[in-house]
Amino acid sequence: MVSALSIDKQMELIKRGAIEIIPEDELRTKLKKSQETGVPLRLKLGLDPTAPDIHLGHAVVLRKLRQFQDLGHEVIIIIGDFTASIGDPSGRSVTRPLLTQEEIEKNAKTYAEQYCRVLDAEKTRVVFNSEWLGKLDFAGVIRLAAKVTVARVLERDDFATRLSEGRPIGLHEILYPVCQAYDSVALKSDVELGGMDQKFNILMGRDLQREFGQEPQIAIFMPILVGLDGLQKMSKSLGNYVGITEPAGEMFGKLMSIPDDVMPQYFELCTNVPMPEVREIEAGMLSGRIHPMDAKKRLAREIVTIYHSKEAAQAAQAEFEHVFSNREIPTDIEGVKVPASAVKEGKVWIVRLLKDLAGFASTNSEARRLIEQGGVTLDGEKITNPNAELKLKSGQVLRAGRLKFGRIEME
RNA sequence: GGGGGGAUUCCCGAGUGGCCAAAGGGAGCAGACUGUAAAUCUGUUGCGGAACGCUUCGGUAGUUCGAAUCUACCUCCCCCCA
Repeated sequence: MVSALSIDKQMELIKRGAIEIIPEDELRTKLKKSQETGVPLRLKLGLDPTAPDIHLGHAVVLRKLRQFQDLGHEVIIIIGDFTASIGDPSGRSVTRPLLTQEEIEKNAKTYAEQYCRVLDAEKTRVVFNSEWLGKLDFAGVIRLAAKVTVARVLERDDFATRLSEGRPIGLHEILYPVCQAYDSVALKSDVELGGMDQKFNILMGRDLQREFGQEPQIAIFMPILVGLDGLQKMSKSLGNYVGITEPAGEMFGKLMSIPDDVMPQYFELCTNVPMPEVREIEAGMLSGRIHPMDAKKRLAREIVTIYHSKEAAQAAQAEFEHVFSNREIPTDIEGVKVPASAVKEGKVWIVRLLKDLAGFASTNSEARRLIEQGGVTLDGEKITNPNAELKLKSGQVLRAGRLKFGRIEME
């Protein structure tokens, strides 16, 4: 059911967080037409079939898609199994591992489990682009290639750079954007979303659609979310990410660790807090009316609520305050099983306890270091001697550093 | 095809025969401070039940009392010329 909300209101929602909409007036027209005819728009999103672990950065685009779904539109996710086998133009130094069809399908399934947390499964369809790209024969490829001029492809920034620097450009790489553009033709998509790095490919889709006599798609570009470090983009490999399937407590804690100045960005891109309110929080922090920590707690709560629940968010906050603000022991701590075999003459060597039994250190040296630096306590009492042999009792709380807690369980 | 330069601990990078488990920085970890963080300061960062010993400097084989450092071969990377 396509939303009856006024087009102005819809546009306002859609524009939130978006860097650029090309062209904006065409989007209005499409929305209007959709509203009049009751035919939902088709949104397209291309994904790599590499091992997926969706984080808040990916969610920025997914959440935008979700907005469209809430307005009654339809989302098609394209798993780029075919294009992945060709190789991305930017993958010059790193050879992309070729995935088997089996792996691709497995990854696609994992995706599905994750994006369901953001998207409306009822209004989401998943397709593989080998479905149509794999069917093209050589003549078909040539005919397709004929629709695009070399000059047009070479406009693309990274190609232009490489050409001028004398670095090679494979012929197949020139075809890559054409493949992606053809996806739009095959699906007759109305809107394609992506990051700014996708600008060329998405706009190419418009050209190709026009060539095929279709109404060109609208391009919506979303910003890249900055990671928890506040400097680099959020990515799994940099370790500065929050996965959307992470436990509430984990999420809350990670979000509390972002630098103050990225809060407005997170509010805008990762929460549903209305923009006027976001501006107000921002102004409040500047004038000192609102404490940055309170704002951050609000932010963390909002985000946890989206992926878990309001209750979980509140519990996560309470736990956070308990552990960090009040410096108390977490309510839920893992047990550290101490088997009888580890006990000698009624005692356990502290290094052994940390490394083998609790897993708080991966080597003896690391365990010793922790002890020598005063990071280890048992029931609040600091242990400073790495050679200490301890008499343990069930229920005692072992702590290593700021975050690692364990409750002793004698067996 | 020809010529030149590289490969060092998590990363970058110093080290050109013993004083090297290897400077310095980044990052991590621990402690202090704090508003969770950031910033700052201090310590720490191969392994081992550890004032001693063991294993590291692309790989292999040598030279030497002694090698990250010298030699030979191999592997990989980068640059220039064609």
